[in-house]
Amino acid sequence: MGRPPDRGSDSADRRRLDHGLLPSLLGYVLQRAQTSVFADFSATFARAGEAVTPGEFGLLVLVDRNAGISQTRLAGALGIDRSTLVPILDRLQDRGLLARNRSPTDGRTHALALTAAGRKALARFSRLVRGHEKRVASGLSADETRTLIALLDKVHRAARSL
Amino acid sequence: MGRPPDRGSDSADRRRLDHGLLPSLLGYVLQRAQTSVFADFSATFARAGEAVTPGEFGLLVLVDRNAGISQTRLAGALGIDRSTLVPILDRLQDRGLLARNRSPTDGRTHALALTAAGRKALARFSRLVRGHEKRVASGLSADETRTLIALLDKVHRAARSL
DNA sequence: TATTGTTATACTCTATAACTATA
DNA sequence: TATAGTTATAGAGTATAACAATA
Repeated sequence: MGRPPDRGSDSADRRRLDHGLLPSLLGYVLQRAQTSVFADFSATFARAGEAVTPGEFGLLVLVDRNAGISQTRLAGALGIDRSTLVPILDRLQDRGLLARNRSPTDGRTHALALTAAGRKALARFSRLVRGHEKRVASGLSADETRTLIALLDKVHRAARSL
Repeated sequence: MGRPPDRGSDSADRRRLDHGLLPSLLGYVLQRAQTSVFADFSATFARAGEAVTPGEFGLLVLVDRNAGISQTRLAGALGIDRSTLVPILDRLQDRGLLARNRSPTDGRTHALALTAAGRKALARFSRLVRGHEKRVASGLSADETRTLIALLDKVHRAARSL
């Protein structure tokens, strides 16, 4: 007796799906790679007991390297609306990582900066990110990694100017 | 007179930002490339008067190639929770592109399928996607495109198994 | 008048937990 | 009991429109 060796249609139904043309589409493979890389980013930080998203990490790096930047300019660099940035900064500020200082030259703008705690946290985060990078690039040679980054940059530039 | 040729610090402040280590991080360049590719996808469809997201297109392809698939299995293939899928299918169904048919073998599951209108729409969408792909890959040679897709697939597989 | 940051509002994507119908 | 689909709910990310303070 027993089920046929090629597998019956049990409830879980583990048969491979037909993905059609999707695996040949740049947008699709891009998104798939990105999702798994972000998942490892999250797992890396969760294991270390830190709660930071890739977006928050990028924001912290930008503010660290461009102290005094305004919210509107930072939003522009991140490619989001300035109203979208407000609750994100609120959270980082509530966590004591970032300060909205008054600009000495323009009463309308905030001069963003990391706090001392923010700089210490960013150093910690950067160490975690280095390990994460090593892991996600572990399937590639150093040469392949360079090639991949260069090609992605080309795509970015080409697609941006459409 | 006029402003100094190297640009003063006017309100918009167009000086290049310092991106620190970000451009050397796989996750960052991945996300940047993906954002610009998705932007061209949206622009392509908007120009043609169609309203479809990359996610909806992928879902339609999957249902087209795997007619009769259940919601739970489709959610698994998309990497989302089955409850997340419900409003997405609602919209596609409201637009007349997709049907939730009764399964003849299991009263609990829906056998998903494209409607005739859905198949016609998908053919239209696929034509648009072909043009979109050509455009976003226009900065790369055919060889580079193949290499990029292969490397992204490697990253996906490596990162998935961490 | 124009710009900056903010708020109010809305929509999408995402998840968890609990419900219902079926198995 | 277990599974499929659904609902209720909540959080994050996104945007637009309008407002107060400042330029």
